[in-house]
Amino acid sequence: MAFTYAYPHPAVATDIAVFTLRRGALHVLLIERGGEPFLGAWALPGGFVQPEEDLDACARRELQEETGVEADVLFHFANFSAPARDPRERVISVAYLALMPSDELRVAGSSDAAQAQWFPIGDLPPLAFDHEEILRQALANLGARARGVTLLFALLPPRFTLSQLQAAYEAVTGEEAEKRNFRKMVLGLDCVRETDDFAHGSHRPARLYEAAA
Amino acid sequence: MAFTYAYPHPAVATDIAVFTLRRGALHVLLIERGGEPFLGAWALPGGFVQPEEDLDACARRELQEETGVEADVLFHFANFSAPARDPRERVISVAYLALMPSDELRVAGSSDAAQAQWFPIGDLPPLAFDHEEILRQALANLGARARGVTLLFALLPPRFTLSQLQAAYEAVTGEEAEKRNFRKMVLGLDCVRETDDFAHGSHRPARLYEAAA
DNA sequence: CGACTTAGTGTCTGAATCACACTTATCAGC
DNA sequence: GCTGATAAGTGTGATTCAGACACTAAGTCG
Repeated sequence: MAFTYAYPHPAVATDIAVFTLRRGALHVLLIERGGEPFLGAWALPGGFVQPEEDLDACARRELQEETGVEADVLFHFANFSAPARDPRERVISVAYLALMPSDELRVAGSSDAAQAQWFPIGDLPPLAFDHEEILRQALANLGARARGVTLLFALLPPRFTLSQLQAAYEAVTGEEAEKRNFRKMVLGLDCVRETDDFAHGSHRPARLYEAAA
Repeated sequence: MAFTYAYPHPAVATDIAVFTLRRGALHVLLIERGGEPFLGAWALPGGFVQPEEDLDACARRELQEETGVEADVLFHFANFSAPARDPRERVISVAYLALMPSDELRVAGSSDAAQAQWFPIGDLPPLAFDHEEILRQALANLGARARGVTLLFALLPPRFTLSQLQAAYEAVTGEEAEKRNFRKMVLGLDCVRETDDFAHGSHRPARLYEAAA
């Protein structure tokens, strides 16, 4: 089957930088490419937009198909449109940033992706296409937005301790926070509600909070 | 000439919301469409991306071709990708926000645009396609970014008074500012440098400033 | 039951923000 | 050339916010 147009049309794809926290460290989800070009190289999950879906739906679908995960938070942050960024044909990449809680770690491969795997952001393999640049910008964007705190909820389970939230904040922004000031800031933002339950670890139990409103 | 692909490709266009200040009020540049669909309706300037240019270049070129203006500041802020947003075929719109000083007001029509004209944002005609939604989001985005002040330089001539800067701030954010606090804030930001010249109006002359560094 | 570890709280200090009123320089009109 | 109107420009005190600081509380583990 062939599709013909009077003027040249670019291909349009979404690429998704999915982040999670594992053992306190920020990780990104990569796939090993199962086809040319860059066969065998690691890349961000993503793929071409279908005629009947918008770009958000495309990002969600590709993520599900290639890695088996569904992100709570998923939003567009930049486009990449250099004419020769893909050697096959002209492909405009619509880049998405996604976040998910650390316990949903079941990842699966597919026909396009030989395998999917979490990598700590400090220890990445070389990436296909211009995906290193996309990832760099995704990290910068995430760091800037994390200051608002509410985005971080997407990296944590539905109920979390303030210490967990602070650890997420520090992992994402790269800056250390003072415990008391951080708690004051978060509680003053009115973005969490305390529950009556506590997390029991190996020491004093910590009160569990959940996202407010 | 025809272009054939194995899979359907969307058309990709840029649409540009260009803002300026005229007599203290924020205006947006619209064109009257010279072709179907929406012949005769007002719309944001924009057009299809060419094979050899990236999206930024496309936005600059379309703006120049359709309205004769060149923007100092031009950046992407959102995509619009509903499958049926254009009745002709599937068109993904990459939306740009642009700013220019109020004195560059020479605007011209072209083959695609019967005419180009500035409209105050409080008094807009109905717009073609989903351009009302695009414009709404552009205004929200501009308002949020204007708080950093530096963007506003693009709406003013190279040298400007602090009163002009404050008026621009108020026009764009919609919030009033206290004169002394605004001046303290701007000077504390180290983003302007004072010159030795003054603007002479009908009252006490005001010192002229220019963008720093 | 004692030692260890993490959770959790109160206060002081300096910085930034906000609200407020007066003086200065020019132009226009008489 | 004096007067009045208008916008430019400046200083200060009150309040609020951010940051540094040290201790007590409640569990677990040996």
